[in-house]
Amino acid sequence: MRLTRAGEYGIRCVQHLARHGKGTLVSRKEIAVRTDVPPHFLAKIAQQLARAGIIEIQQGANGGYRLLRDPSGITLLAVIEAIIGEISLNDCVGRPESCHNSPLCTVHLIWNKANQQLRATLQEADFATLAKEESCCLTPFPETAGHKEPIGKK
Amino acid sequence: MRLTRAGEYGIRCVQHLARHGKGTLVSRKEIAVRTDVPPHFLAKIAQQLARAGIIEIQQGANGGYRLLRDPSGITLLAVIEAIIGEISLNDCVGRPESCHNSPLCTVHLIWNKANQQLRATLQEADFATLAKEESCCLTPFPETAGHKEPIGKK
DNA sequence: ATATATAAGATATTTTTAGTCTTATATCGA
DNA sequence: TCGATATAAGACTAAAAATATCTTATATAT
Repeated sequence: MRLTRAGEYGIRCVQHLARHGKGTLVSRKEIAVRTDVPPHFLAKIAQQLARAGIIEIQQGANGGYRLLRDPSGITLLAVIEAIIGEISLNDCVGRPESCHNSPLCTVHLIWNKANQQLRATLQEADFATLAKEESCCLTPFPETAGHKEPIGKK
Repeated sequence: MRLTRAGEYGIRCVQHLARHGKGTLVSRKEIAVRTDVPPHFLAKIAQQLARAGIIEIQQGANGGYRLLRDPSGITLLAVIEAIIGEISLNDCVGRPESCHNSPLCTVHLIWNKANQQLRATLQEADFATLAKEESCCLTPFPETAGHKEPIGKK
């Protein structure tokens, strides 16, 4: 009952890009270092974000990632679900056919309600807001040159 | 981001007991068959429910499990958290020290809110209500003698 | 052309989940 | 009191998912 690390990493990635604003190209390496995400893992996450239309990937020398939309138009929910798929708190929410009585089941109704509530809350949060304030796991921005300590893990 | 099967099984177990009411002894075997849970797995889950003060285990011949409280006093949240521990949707919710800036972090605030909402919703649901209506994964009650088909899986 | 950067998928490792097995203990009833 | 039956408790195994890395290929700037 917990977000995967990949989901968390996706949020950090978009958060970092959002601080640069829509359209600015940022290298994978910079993002990886600044958000404390393993570079190759970030690559996989970025591909999912790209498929979801949230970022664009530029290959080649001086390549990197850029936001396709304005940060205010990107929600926490969109980023999370781009990575882990649609949220479903219990199996019966995502696959009603897994239970044989699902539309009548009282427990099922609770899960549906909780699931809907959760998704709504995550949808209300946009990255214009999320990016500008202090954050747990990103180094300060604009860049404070030359500091080297590890970022936000343990 | 999904309830474990152990959690789901715990709900089914309490649900079945709730239909018998507080204090009625029901054998592990009956519960296992009626809720489609592997008997040895149910034993482990029952121990967790017992530690949480939700059920009582009676050993020996003709042993089994019984509810210690009235079904109306048992919430979905209590049962789930007895099995999987306190719900925390993201690592930073359960272990704020895992991030170095957690009280100021905007993302953290969202997670806290979502987490609290989810727990509140699950706390509103009591087993007096949950047990009496139709359910996905339990055979009908009172017992319809002699039917043998598998129960509620796939 | 070459150096640099990401793409894409194969592979490996670790952790968690799920389930089973074994030995011990408790209780009923003959 | 003894044997049958039921659960306790924890060790053990298997399967699945999460996490991370590696390798080969491709794209782009200079």
